[in-house]
Amino acid sequence: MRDWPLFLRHDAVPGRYPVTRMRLTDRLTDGVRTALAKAGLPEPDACAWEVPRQAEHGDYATNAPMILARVAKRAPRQIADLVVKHFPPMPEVERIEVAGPGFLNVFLAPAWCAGALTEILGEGVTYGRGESQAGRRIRLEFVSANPTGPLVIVNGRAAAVGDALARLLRSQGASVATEFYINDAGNQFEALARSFEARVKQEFGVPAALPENGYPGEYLIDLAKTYRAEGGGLREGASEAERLEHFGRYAVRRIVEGQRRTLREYGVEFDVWSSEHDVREQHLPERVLAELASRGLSYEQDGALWFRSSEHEEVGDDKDRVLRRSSGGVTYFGVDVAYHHYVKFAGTDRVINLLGPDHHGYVARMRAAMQALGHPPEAFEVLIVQLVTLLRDGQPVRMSKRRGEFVLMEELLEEVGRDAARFTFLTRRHDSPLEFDLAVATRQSNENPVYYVQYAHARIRSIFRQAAEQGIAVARAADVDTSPLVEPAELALIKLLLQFPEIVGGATRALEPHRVAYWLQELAAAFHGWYRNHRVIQDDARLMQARMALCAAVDTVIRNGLELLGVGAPESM
RNA sequence: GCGCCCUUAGCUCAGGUGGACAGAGCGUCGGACUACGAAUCCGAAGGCCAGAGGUUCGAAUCCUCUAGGGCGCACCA
Repeated sequence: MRDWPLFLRHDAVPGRYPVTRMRLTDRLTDGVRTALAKAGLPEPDACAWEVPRQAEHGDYATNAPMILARVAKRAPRQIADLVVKHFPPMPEVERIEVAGPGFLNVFLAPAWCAGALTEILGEGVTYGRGESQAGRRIRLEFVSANPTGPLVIVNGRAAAVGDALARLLRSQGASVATEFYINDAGNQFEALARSFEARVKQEFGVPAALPENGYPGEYLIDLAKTYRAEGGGLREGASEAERLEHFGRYAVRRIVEGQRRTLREYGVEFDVWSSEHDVREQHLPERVLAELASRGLSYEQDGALWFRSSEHEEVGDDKDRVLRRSSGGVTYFGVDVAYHHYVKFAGTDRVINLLGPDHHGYVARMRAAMQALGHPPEAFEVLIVQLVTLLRDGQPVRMSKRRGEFVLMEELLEEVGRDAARFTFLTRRHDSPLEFDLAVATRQSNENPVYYVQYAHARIRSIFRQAAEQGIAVARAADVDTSPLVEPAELALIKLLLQFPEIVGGATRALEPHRVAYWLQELAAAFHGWYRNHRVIQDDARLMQARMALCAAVDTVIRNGLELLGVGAPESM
């Protein structure tokens, strides 16, 4: 088990990207600030911009005057009028209007929008990156499935969400270490060891029954065959403890190897594979128990050691929790506290754990422990990834490893495909339960939203292939005259492209990758609609080059967006 | 019993820290290719945002209660 590093140097993980471009909304906020200052009004600490649903309300709108009304003791519309009056001229803005109860509606200048294409193309793969997380070191744990069987469909959801979060955070400058924690100790480990030993005996023709709480899945039968084929024996002379250790370690190693392989096929690689067994071996639990005791955060009762969890009512735990059992063993909780305190928080600004809904009762005591040990409350975050209800032709498929009936991630990959599976998981909020009908997803795979987005990319690549076949030279981005782009549909498309950094930034801030997935569908729709009515390759060379630049920019954003989700962008489909 | 999450179109789901007439995909119905990919596009139907109160200039969004659903409440992990 020594092949998994417990510690990882954060500087080994790439993640910082230089970004010089200033966000459009930051520029607009500056304008509002300047105007307010000139009018002698107080400035807001922030200014929320939204993209109005209706075109008449402009390209961006803010309710800042209404927010300021109370502090400034002026009517919202009066404030808004003053902002409009003093708003400094800037190339981005064509005009700014007051509307409704005191909204400020900003209309972007078409010529500036068209010109921004050059900038987007110049940024290329870095377009969408930001600096909001620059310099932050983040430890992100997800999946962490028990090493008692192959990965199932919920693990696929957690993997998709966790991997996308890592990509998002890195895109905003964070240094992220992704981690898979292996629960290779305790009762479940013992149950696995006993189950596997029974299967090995059966393989050798020795009658043996599975233990009460054993794992009946067929994978252990297969594993027993492999074990024997590799020359493994029954170990009859060894003590029970030695046998359990031997069979348990073997099973865990092979099962984790399988999980790792599946995740790799899914496109998810972890920076750290850590092991509960290792944490125990390094005596970290004893250390943290001593530290808690010396700070008066624990007490002995009924032969066990308890953490004063209930003294942290603000985090919502209602009772104290056992750290060390009266039988002497440290609980999973005790080990986890030690691991978080000494390892996860070492040189880390922020620890994020993705857990299943069955662990949500666990969150409060961990939060209390982290707080007690002096970690800032906001530095420890837990996201609950809700369950996947799996259907096959409308019939629920029960998922229980113990009963041996479940749908494997490998099957999901084979039936639905990597891109479609990941995208589907990412079109739901992670904290909302998801219904996934395998039969439907497979049968209607051509109508899956992921293909809609990928198709836009493939179409654009096709246009450029066509152009190449016709011997048309594509101008360099910096040399393209974008002024011929005046059609409403193409300006709308460009304005959408300008939103991309905001969307990525917002998705990162909220830890909600699904926002990117939804937005990409919107962008693809705008492109398909425009494409239908506007010819790219044509005799008017100036217009053609401008439109090719537009296509290239759309393509750049789609590829960057899919990349953030870990979804591929095929040249042709 | 206590606590947490959820309830939006026929179905599956979006709706930044409350904002200006509620959105998408699928499904249904009706249209569109002798030019760059029809895995596409255009249009229609479909909603008392579970229900009732409250806060607010303004509520799907915040608060309270009710009904329905999920999960958690171990010296398991």
